[in-house]
Amino acid sequence: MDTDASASPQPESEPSSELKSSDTQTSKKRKMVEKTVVAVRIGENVGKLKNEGLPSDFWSWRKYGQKPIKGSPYPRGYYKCSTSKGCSAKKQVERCRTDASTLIITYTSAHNHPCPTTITTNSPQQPKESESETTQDLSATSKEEDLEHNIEEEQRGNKPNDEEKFLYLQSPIRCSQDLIIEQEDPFKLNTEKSHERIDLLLEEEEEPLYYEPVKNLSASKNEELDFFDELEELPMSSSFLPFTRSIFSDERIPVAPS
DNA sequence: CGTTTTTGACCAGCGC
DNA sequence: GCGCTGGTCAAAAACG
Repeated sequence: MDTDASASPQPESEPSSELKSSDTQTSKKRKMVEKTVVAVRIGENVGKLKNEGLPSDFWSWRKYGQKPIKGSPYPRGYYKCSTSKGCSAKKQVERCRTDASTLIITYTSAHNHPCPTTITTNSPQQPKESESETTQDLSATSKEEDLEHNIEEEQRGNKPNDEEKFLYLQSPIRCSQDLIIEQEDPFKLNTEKSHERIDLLLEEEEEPLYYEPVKNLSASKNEELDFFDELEELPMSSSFLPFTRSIFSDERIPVAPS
């Protein structure tokens, strides 16, 4: 965006022309079908704990890239699941352009292995993940799936003329078979335990390279504020509470820090 | 010493 | 057809 994009003539030093990974993702570079976007509020943690948001799942993620995003002052990090060697699950973590305290986590593909820390209590996510990464698992034909699909379609269809590529949010009550969606709402958290868990989890990454340029907000479009506003108004907060709580207070979230 | 993170480069899709 | 942007790879560095 600012640097690499502006000047990257790159006369190409290596005609290596190998298809490297073309066979794996080339075809779906920008057409990733199955993806789940989750908005996670990290509140003040964002300022103190340097982290990009790890309270997302029980898998270990290995960062394999980071890029500045056009409309956002914060870079986006790309992670791959390192829990299992063959697992192709990925996730992207970025901060909300309009609110640094909100983390946008986009999950792609599914894990092809059971969760390392099987949840014994509620098991919001059953040890299934039988589907591989290429699966569209829309075949689940469950209402939830349908809903998700619906939302996704909405995202693509309603995309504001600007660049709101992400319409974070999904249905509040959704725990698809391979994804865990949690919403951390500092304002609604009533269990200290949960808070602690979050804190523990939050310990990675560094602080943003840049801070929200106020001018940007005013100069740009106020619609983002609007749209974000909606985000906060969504009912998910309350609906998520029980879910989140059960996860954070019931389990010992290991989240392999290393 | 092994694993993970960082950073630059490369490639391909998409919009104009 | 060209340029821009996003996503991934790979080498080096950092960390445990």
